[in-house]
Amino acid sequence: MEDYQAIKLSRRERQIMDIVYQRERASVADVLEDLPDPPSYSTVRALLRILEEKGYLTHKKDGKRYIYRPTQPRHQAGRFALKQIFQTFFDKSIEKTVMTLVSDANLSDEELDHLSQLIEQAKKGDAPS
Amino acid sequence: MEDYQAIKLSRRERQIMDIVYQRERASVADVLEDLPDPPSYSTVRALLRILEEKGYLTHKKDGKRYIYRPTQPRHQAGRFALKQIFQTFFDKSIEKTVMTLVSDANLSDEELDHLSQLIEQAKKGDAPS
DNA sequence: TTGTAAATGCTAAAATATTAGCATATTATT
DNA sequence: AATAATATGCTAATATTTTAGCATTTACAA
Repeated sequence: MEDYQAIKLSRRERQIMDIVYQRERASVADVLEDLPDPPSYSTVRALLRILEEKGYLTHKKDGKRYIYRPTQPRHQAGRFALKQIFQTFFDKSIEKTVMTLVSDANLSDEELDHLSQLIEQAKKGDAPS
Repeated sequence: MEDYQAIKLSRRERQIMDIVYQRERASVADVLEDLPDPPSYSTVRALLRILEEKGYLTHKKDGKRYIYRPTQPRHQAGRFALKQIFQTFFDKSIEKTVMTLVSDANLSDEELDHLSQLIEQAKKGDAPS
């Protein structure tokens, strides 16, 4: 199991991975557009190449330009990232993490209903720990 | 509002901030103990000093050694970190984020009840978006 | 109070990350 | 088919991060 946030990524590499995950796929220009304190086009290309070498991204050609995508599926990467968060900030408690999310979110009634249903399912379905 | 994960932190700086947040407070030896690919004691001290210069940590003396703590409260830093996560991986949807957490968590019945209560409160209390 | 163990202060070397420039290739247009 | 616009390939300089060493201080114990 590979975590893309792997402790190994440098600052720019992280920024770029976040952008690509957010967009699902991105050209050099896309990434450049979203980068804070944007460097040159060349620079972005170099970083993308490095991330591809390291195995975090792949690209395919679209016309004359490259489109990059993460190798690890978004949902999986998200789960790893969440794990990291609740371990670091919420005493490893998923419950506390959810509490914080729900408290801060100001969710709509509809969304809250969805969550209620999900929780009911969890109560019935899975074996409780 | 300052995000400690600020895009500005280097790789080691991030690792150290995570450790200090997880422990709430930490000595040099504590940090060294938790660091992957641990460098020398000197190195850790240097990083801690830098993080303090940048304003992310403070220290106080405890006997002859320094104890470091984050300047930004843990809960607040956690909220920022969560925001970053659901923006990047869950289409900016808190609902999707919570769904993932709850689905993966295998929570106990007791924990699920807590969450149900929280959601009920949210339904009544706050103005829905 | 003197010695010792264990901490910090400061500085500089080494490694890595970040950056950009120039050459070349590709696509679309006239 | 020639040209222009817009990509990528490759390389090297610069900046930052990461590292560790040596000097000094501090706390405690003999």
